[in-house]
Amino acid sequence: MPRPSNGDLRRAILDAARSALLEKGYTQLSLRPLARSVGCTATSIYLHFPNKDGLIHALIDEGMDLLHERLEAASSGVGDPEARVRALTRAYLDFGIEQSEYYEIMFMLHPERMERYPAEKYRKARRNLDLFAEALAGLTGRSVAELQLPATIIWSSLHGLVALLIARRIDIRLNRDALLDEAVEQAVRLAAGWRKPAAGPPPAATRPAP
Amino acid sequence: MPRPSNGDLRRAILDAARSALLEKGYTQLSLRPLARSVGCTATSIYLHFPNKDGLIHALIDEGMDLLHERLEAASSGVGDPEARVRALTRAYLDFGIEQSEYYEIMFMLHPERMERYPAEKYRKARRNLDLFAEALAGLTGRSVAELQLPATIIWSSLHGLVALLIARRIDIRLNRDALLDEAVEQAVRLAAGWRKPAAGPPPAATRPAP
Amino acid sequence: MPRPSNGDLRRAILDAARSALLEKGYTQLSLRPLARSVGCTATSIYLHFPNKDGLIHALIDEGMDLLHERLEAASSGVGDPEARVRALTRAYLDFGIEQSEYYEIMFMLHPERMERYPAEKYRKARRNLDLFAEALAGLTGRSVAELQLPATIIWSSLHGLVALLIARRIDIRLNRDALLDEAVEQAVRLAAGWRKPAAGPPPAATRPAP
Amino acid sequence: MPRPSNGDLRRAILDAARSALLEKGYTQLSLRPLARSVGCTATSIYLHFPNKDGLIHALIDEGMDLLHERLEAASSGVGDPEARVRALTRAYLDFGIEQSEYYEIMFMLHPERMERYPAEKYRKARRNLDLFAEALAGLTGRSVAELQLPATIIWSSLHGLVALLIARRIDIRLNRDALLDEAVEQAVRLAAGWRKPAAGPPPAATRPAP
DNA sequence: CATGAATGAGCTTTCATTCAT
DNA sequence: CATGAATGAAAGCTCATTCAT
Repeated sequence: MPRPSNGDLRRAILDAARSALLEKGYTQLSLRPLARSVGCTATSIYLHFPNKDGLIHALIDEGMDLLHERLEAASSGVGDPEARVRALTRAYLDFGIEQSEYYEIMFMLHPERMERYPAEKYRKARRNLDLFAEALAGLTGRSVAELQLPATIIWSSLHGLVALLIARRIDIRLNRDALLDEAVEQAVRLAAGWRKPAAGPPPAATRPAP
Repeated sequence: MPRPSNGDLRRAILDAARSALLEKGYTQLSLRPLARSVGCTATSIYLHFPNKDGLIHALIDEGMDLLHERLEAASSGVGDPEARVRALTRAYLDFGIEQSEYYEIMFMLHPERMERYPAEKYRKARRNLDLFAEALAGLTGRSVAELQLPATIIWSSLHGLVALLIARRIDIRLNRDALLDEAVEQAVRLAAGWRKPAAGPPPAATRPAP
Repeated sequence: MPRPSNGDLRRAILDAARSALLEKGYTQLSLRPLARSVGCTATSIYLHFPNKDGLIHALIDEGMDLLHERLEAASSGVGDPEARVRALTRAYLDFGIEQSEYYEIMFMLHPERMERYPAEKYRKARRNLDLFAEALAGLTGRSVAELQLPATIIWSSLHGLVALLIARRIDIRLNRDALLDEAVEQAVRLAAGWRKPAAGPPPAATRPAP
Repeated sequence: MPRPSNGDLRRAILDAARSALLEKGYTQLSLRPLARSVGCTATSIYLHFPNKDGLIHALIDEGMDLLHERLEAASSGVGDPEARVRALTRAYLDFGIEQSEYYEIMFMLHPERMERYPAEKYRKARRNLDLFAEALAGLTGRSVAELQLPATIIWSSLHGLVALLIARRIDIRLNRDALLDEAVEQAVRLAAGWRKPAAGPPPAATRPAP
């Protein structure tokens, strides 16, 4: 995969780094092989990024933006509240599987292992959580503020599936599509469980069944 | 932290490695600082483990056994099926949080990045999944065989929460205890959703509600 | 011995390695002391050679070329067949003694102990053997093809002397010049022994005297 | 090859070291693998030898004795002077090929690379050279004293062949037996060349042919 | 915008050797 | 006679990074 001669070297480096990251992981990604794979010298990388971490940060940024786009695109036109939640969860899982290179550096890296990481960047992740909270609000009739915890619960259940798939910890004999379908439906059921009670038993979220 | 002069060096190495792994990760864990922290030389590590990977494998083994003990201890005496599932999920989350050093090595390391990993060792992880499937069987009246997928769904939702907590990706303003309580209850609700229908609507596992 | 600041570092490394090899041998030659002796860091060596073996290979190459030059220079202008053989043998011995650093790397290192050795390089050694075979052809009236074995015999007898001298196994009370003179003359006599018989006894090469 | 339980550990170590030396060479021979191959611990080696070099020295001693036995056995009963020289050379080559493990440490190791080597031990090698000189004396009618140089010439030509064979520098397409036969006959011819002239042309050793 | 040369710190691993038992 | 535990030194090699050009 030779570097596009007239093209954007920064872009090429980012792309190569992204796929190398998936194979090697953050700490095993090294700049010289990376540079070789993209057809430039290691030194050139420093012309486009302050250092190795800066390169990763740029990728995380990109990934966060990409995920946001995907989630918005998937849910924007959907009117029905439940369908909206379903669309969001499905889009999240799809992103995690298709863009696992991004996903891993975005959500599976320890912040304390990346020195000099600007914590500010993680706030971009909040935007994505908010999309879930807003969809939940539409479905449950509750405020976004009081749905932070439920949204986190749903997000983490989706994250768990993606993370185990990426780490290859899921029994390969399970049908992956069935697994994803089921995960989506259960997430939707979970979401519906937080509906504001018109009349009837309070949802588990507020009070466990006696 | 001077080496316990009379003690078991192997034990001390394992303990030091476990906590070092949590803050450094696998590839950044290096043997010389590790040895220094435990009060021996790097060479001594090779008297007790064949190499760096062997050290990690020993930790994974220990962790798997420890988790199994915890899960069994938590659920063994519990008769009520729902309470049993609740106890299991709670024990799993507790393990992940209290023993996050073990947890990360066990479930958050990429197998392909650890060369020479004996695939056989991953089978120990299966035992733990089986505990969930068995508890589900008690609750739902289904066979363990047909509950592999639901058990995986529940496991992955628990894993997601633990993983995000360990990676410090959860908003710290959320009440952690409430989060865990909620996660447990939702897992139990999920589990109950797979109950074999006596008469009535088919469970979500086989066909989503229309 | 500070590094020649303006000069060719690669050249300096090769030179230092060549003499270090003579006193240390291949396996005891280590890169850090080598680098220190040449005034650079060990890492710098890897800028000029792929690895330790690559460095040695470069030396072997050089040595083979140098020997070839010497042999050709010594024999090129010599018309008389016997004088030609004499010049070749003398030049070979001289090379072995004067360039014993090269000689040892070229002929006294076990190939199986140098991993990753490109077998192709050994073909350069053949060129030198061919020079002997050709000179023998001129002297004996035989074809180069049927002189491979005699050429090898002569070569190995010269090699034996050089090797023992380098390894300091020859009694130091022997007059070295007399030894060399004698070796040359005996080699020439050997060579003459393979002369094609015009009429008379068959040469020893084809059938030992009864 | 497990260690003979009741047997001589020292003997087992020597045997294992001898064959390991051929594969690995002196500097790459390491004591722990050696100990493992013989079924004892590395520490045990130090009970029988002062250190690694001491082990090698013992082997060299053994080898020198063995070669001496072989040469004496081969030549002792032979009356005819020429046949005696032939038997000696043949025995030398055979030893070098069959006992190449011994041969290499005896003659192909640099003394200065083996620290603490007692130079005194090399004198054993002289005994073997003397056997050649004595046989030459029988053949040529000269004194042993004036045959030191010719004996060295013959020895070195034999050594050259053995050394190149051990180092695998000889073209494998050459017939090895023919090569050895030829080497023996040429050595005999060389030897005969030093015959004291009854009447006739002076031998090459004292004056080259005009 | 890009490079080649260079560096110092660091890595995992192996070595010969010692010592208390 | 033999061991297991331990060590300090050193090995080859790779790393992210810098600097003059």
